[in-house]
Amino acid sequence: MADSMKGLKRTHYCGDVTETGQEVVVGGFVDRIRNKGGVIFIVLRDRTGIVQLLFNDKSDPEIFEKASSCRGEYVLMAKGKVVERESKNYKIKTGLVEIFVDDLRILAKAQTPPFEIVSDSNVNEELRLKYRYLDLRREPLQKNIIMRHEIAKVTREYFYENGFLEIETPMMMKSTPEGARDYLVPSRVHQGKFYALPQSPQIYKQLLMISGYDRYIQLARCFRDEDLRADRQPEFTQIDLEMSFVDAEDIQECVEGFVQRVFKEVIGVEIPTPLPRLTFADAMNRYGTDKPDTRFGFEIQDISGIVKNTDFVVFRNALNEGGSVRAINVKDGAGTYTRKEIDKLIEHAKGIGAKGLAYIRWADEPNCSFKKFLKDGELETICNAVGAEKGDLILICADKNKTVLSTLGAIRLICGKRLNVIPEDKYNFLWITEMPFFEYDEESGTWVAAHHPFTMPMEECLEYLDTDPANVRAKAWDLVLNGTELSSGSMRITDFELQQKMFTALGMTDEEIKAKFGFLVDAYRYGAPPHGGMGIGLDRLAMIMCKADSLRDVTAFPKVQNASELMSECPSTVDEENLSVLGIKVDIQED
RNA sequence: GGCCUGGUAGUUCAGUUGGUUAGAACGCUGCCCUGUCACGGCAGAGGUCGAGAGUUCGAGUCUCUUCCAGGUCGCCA
Repeated sequence: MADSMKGLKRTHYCGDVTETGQEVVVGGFVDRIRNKGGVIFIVLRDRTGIVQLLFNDKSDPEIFEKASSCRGEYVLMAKGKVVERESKNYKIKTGLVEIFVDDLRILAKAQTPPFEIVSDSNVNEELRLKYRYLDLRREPLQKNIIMRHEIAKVTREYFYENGFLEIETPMMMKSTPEGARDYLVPSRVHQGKFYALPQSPQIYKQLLMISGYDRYIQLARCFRDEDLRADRQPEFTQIDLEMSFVDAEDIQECVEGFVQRVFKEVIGVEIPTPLPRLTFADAMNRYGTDKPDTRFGFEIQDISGIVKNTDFVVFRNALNEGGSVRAINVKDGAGTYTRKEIDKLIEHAKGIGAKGLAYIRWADEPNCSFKKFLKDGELETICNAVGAEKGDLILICADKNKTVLSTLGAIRLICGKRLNVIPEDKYNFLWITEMPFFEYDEESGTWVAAHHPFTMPMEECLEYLDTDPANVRAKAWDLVLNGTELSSGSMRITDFELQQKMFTALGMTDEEIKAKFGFLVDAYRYGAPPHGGMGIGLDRLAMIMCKADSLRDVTAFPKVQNASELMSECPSTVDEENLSVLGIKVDIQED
């Protein structure tokens, strides 16, 4: 039987015990035991830190005996006097004192954990996720979870102070088949019908503007049934906001104030505003991505004009087919990469869809993979054009524009990481503006909405709506931080006629519109103030502020790549009785 | 669904060309130690080498299949 804590009331957290002379009661987990034979030191840990408990066999043999029976991770409560240590430990906050214990309770014994509960653990993540509740005892994870709380707290304070109302929107809503796959919830009352979990509260927050709530904020859970990435979980939290009687710049200004505040208050970093801006087109051309990491160089350069007369058939073909030849000049010693390292980069490029990469490796002399196709002086011309010097590696991709840009964008990032040239303490925010309104869908051969269908096009692009979809840009923008898409926002269409026109441009029939968004379209007939908003990824923000590599490190109970949870082993099967109440029969298709 | 990386004591790893009884460190158990602090010393327990099949006189090591985890592309309006 474990001891009871009767008669004891905690007075201090472990990390706060620093003053000598006082009587304290602390509780926590046994972090470490150092038994010297006649004296025992037990290090006790809670979420604030650690403190040393002292037991002496001369002073109270019964307590000493109990202390010597303790093992790692036992849950203890101890009462005693805070005394100065004989030999001090200046490395920890409570290292100058210790608690001379006169009442010890073992509140719970503990099995030996499957891995050590220490700060610098490099245990296999699979095992840590299976025993997530133990992993969460570790200091780095506790720090992240607590910082995430701080971020949420400052978020609420900022938006509340700026007149935003926090309003909850439904978790069970109508499924809208566009975009990401929905998580579905079967209805018992309406057999054969389903609710969907929200991918975002988009529609509801727009309705709230129509209802006149003017400024809305919610820390909203969102769900998307798509494959995971390090920065993508199937359920995540969005700082969701919407504002009326504003234009894009007003919303951006408000969000700039927010990031400034949260970085200052939570990690003490000053973010200068206004934040830099880049159009989508420029971002693609310079970085090959709509979420560029601007903390380092190696920008993409178009050398189509320079190489158009070479005899290298790969370049010629790409240009003849309407593509381009572009290069990145990788500095910081990449010119000394071995053939093997370059081959690995080329393999990676092939994985993305490129046919390959040409390169000029300049260790001592420029060494060019396509030298035999070059006439005198052409190599120098290329080197000069991309600003190459000794020690550089020039990687060249020739293909369709889309392939060239996405390939070089990805390779740029790999090189930056491998060469360790990305400064860790820098926070480069960037607005990506003038996002394209339509995207070309290769599969169906049609133009589809790049955003939800209520996104406002830029006024000056309206004339191209029917004639040149590629040229239509949206009043939509992203906020990027260090190469991670943090947030996405847009102005919404409030004009009924324009909305009809957009639906038509997207090839939607009246019946489709009515079935999918009938209630929303109707709502806009009753008067809607101009409005727009954003959704800011709280998890991603926390990930970057905690300097974590994965959302799993800032999420208490995350899912793994196949969207299951290793601890509880969900999702799981449901017995037939429960299914039959819902009118559901499982019919698994074997491949 | 494609590509890449990984899986050997509880944990982190080593394991040569395929060759005797698969090792180390940490952790764990017991004993010793009155000032440790990543305490120290002595002794000990602990392995279906992810699983299955194949090649071989012989497989942790080679081949195939499969499972699990991670990264990435597709996907994510």
